[in-house]
Amino acid sequence: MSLKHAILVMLENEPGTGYDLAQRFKSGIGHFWNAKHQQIYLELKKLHDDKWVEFEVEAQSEKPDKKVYHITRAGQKALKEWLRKPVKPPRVNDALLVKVFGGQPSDAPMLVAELDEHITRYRARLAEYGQMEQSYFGQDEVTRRRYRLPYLTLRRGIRYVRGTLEWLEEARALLADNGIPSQPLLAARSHSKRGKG
Amino acid sequence: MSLKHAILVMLENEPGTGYDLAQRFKSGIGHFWNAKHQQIYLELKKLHDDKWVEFEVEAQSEKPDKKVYHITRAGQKALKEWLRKPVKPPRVNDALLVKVFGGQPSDAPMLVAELDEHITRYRARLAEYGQMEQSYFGQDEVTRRRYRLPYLTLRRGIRYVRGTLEWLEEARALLADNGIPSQPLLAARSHSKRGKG
DNA sequence: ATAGCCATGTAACCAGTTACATGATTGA
DNA sequence: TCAATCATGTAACTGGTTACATGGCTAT
Repeated sequence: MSLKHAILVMLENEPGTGYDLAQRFKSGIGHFWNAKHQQIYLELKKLHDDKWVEFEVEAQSEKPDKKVYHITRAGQKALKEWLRKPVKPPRVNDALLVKVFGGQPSDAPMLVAELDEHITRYRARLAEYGQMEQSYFGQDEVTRRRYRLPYLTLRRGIRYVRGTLEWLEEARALLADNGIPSQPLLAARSHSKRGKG
Repeated sequence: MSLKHAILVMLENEPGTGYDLAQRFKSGIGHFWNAKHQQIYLELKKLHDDKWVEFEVEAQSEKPDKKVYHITRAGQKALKEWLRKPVKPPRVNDALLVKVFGGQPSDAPMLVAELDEHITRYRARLAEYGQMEQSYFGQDEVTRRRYRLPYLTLRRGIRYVRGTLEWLEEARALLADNGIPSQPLLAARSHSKRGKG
């Protein structure tokens, strides 16, 4: 299990509340590790039992009291130990691939439609990552050096999304070459707001 | 949940026992959907309760009786329905990325060592996929057309592994550029057996 | 009115892993 | 002697999701 360790890494970066961590899991680290707030609160409790984190309560009126967690010495030690033992590569369970594998030729139109959705989504994500990379390059050299490792994870994201997109387009082409008039997708323009019903 | 559907897809291809499915999950479909035999037996039981599969018992002496499962009409219908409703992209929980994200500069040597292990593993896998692609191209055109969709999943694997390797090498280079004399990995020669302890 | 932000959590459930159990046959 | 292959399964556990619960504040 490494949600524990993902949380430790985040708290090492900067102390925070459970809510706060949940937000952070929606960006940055969230691109390669997912967690919902319910699970985070449970893990924080376990981490506290292990004495790997502590918290201070910040009283608030009108809202539940904040618990601002920070990593302990013991937590840092545990993190270091975890870093030195190899992890196994993540298992992938990708339902889309199951569909493609199992689809009949007659399912092609359906699959093409679904691939298009994924293409749109991944194009948006690639644009987003591109932005992030630009803003990294906007930093001075010292800062860039400092954030070298997190930057590498962004590179991973970019490569992954790019590769995924290339495959989706390849798959689409091959499937559409079935008799479906190849109606090309709109170029990634993003931000086209649709009005509410 | 789609282990159910992954199993249906496999049984649609060809009937088989639980054991048999477990083997198939180690190759082909197994590269994008993982399952152990324990889970497979449970799902088969559920699928049977749903009447999506049936089985015939083949008595064997000296071994437990075989249950050869096949998909039912109802199962095929359920599969078709599943195909037509979009799946969400798989969540990734990649511990290696957490390490890279959270590592300190001083952890670089450790990380480089671990990256090297992954590089070796992925190179072997890329070679393996390359073989599979070659043997696909060795087929006549009719067969190739027939296995077009499964072939696409192989393409996915190739692209994924290639992209992963490129990133691993990029990451290695950037981390090793810390003061570590860059001792290059052996080229992917594979099959170098090491004698047992 | 409705949804979203902040901030915490519990409970029920679904999905997946690890360990345990049986037992003959074949090969290193 | 040890491990692997064939063939089934149960039990305990860990990991993760969905639904439910509270409650004021702000923006549409």
